Amino acid sequence: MTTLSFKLNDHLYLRDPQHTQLGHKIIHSSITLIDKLGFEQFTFKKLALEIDSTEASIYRYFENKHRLLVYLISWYWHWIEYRIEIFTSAIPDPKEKLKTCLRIIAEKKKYDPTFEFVDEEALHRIVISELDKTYLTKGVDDLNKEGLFGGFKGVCQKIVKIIFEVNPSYPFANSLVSTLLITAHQQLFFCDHLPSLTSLKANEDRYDGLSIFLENLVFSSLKVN
Amino acid sequence: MTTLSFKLNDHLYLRDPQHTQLGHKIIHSSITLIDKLGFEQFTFKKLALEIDSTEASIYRYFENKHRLLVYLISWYWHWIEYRIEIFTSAIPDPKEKLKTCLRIIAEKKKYDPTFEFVDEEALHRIVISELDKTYLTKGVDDLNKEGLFGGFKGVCQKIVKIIFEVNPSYPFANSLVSTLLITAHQQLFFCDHLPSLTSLKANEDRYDGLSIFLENLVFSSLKVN
DNA sequence: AGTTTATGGTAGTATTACTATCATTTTTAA
DNA sequence: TTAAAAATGATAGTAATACTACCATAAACT
Repeated sequence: MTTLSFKLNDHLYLRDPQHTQLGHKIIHSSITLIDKLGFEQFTFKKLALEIDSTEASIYRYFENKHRLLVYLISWYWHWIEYRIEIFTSAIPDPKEKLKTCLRIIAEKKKYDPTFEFVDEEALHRIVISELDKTYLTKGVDDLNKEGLFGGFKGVCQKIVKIIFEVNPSYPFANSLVSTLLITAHQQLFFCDHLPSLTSLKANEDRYDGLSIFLENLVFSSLKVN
Repeated sequence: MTTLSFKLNDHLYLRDPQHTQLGHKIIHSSITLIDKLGFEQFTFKKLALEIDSTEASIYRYFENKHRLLVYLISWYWHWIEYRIEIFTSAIPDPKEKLKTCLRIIAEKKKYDPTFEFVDEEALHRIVISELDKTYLTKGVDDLNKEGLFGGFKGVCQKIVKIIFEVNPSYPFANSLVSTLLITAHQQLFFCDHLPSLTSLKANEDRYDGLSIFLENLVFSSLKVN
């Protein structure tokens, strides 16, 4: 049984899926299905069929499929923040801290048994392909007021703080961090689908290349190292 | 009458909207409507109503609304490339060339009377909000094979070439350019909707701030100036 | 044992994203 | 100038989507 779970903003759901068996199935199978079909082709009807439940039951957990997507991606960012916490808390040097953050963001994601019903590798693919759809909507301001982008903002702020330790006079910390978080995922998408838009090679280890690119970008901007 | 028009990939449309009156109305009003409603709420039915035509007629120009979006955004990138051409062709110094590119990308867009039925300011807002939706779809590989992303790639390649003149040994030119083109639009979106994700201030002139951020990012990475 | 609470099952609705058909108007070419 | 061709309009129809509503039953808690 899962002992750890993230406290996600409770406007993300109608009923907390982390607390029930059906909820777990919804999370688990929505990840599988969105990964397979893409968000546009994904429907609650197909999900219901997959988990032997009904549309109505799923609607009792999530207001609509967009909120479910926001939920999943929010979960991802909380997981990233948790990993950053684990791997940087013992590092005293802020430069090394920052490098570790970049590595965590860039690295290949593997199944984390701490969270049994989440396939992090598939979720990572979803973030790569669907992240922007969480906020590129006319309703963004309402969602934002409800605090639904707290996961992303949390990671952002954490890294901004470290950047401030590395170079307190750098004036674009927030922009730099949001850029790097998004570009980290976008470049992996380009690597698979629009290779002329990236310098990463699909054949070699793309995650290492990504890490080097991000490090170069960030440390050049901060004029250190 | 328009004397200039871009040669867009002819897989983008079924019937070329640049050559007919109805086509012009489709382009003009789809920009207005997508800007107003957002792409999700935009439908051919609403567009037909707006221009006093019918769904069926619009479907004779565009296979579906996604292709229309790809068309509009492709038009935008051709326009950007055309502007880069105009404003950089007389500049000999590659560094200055590059700065001019960045300024063109970052600047506030105004109506260009050369293209009478396109409202570039509204189109710019569409690019900011909807750009990623052109390629973040399961069909991306097919679209790409048809060459539908040629507009974006064209701008990308043009800037990559200039970067190569500035610093031939920089190894991430393609990644840097795709990052900056996308981040230029993303940061403006954040500025309006998710201000904690950007360092740009909404009250001052955001376009200048954006330009400085991009210049800083690019020239730091290239280790020149 | 009784009462909330969660889920299942079914039905229904407005809208969307098309496709098809035929009539009419406009353009072009002989 | 007229006949043919092409473009547009008008209308209808369909499968799927994104829900909402309602009631019955099962599980859980008190």
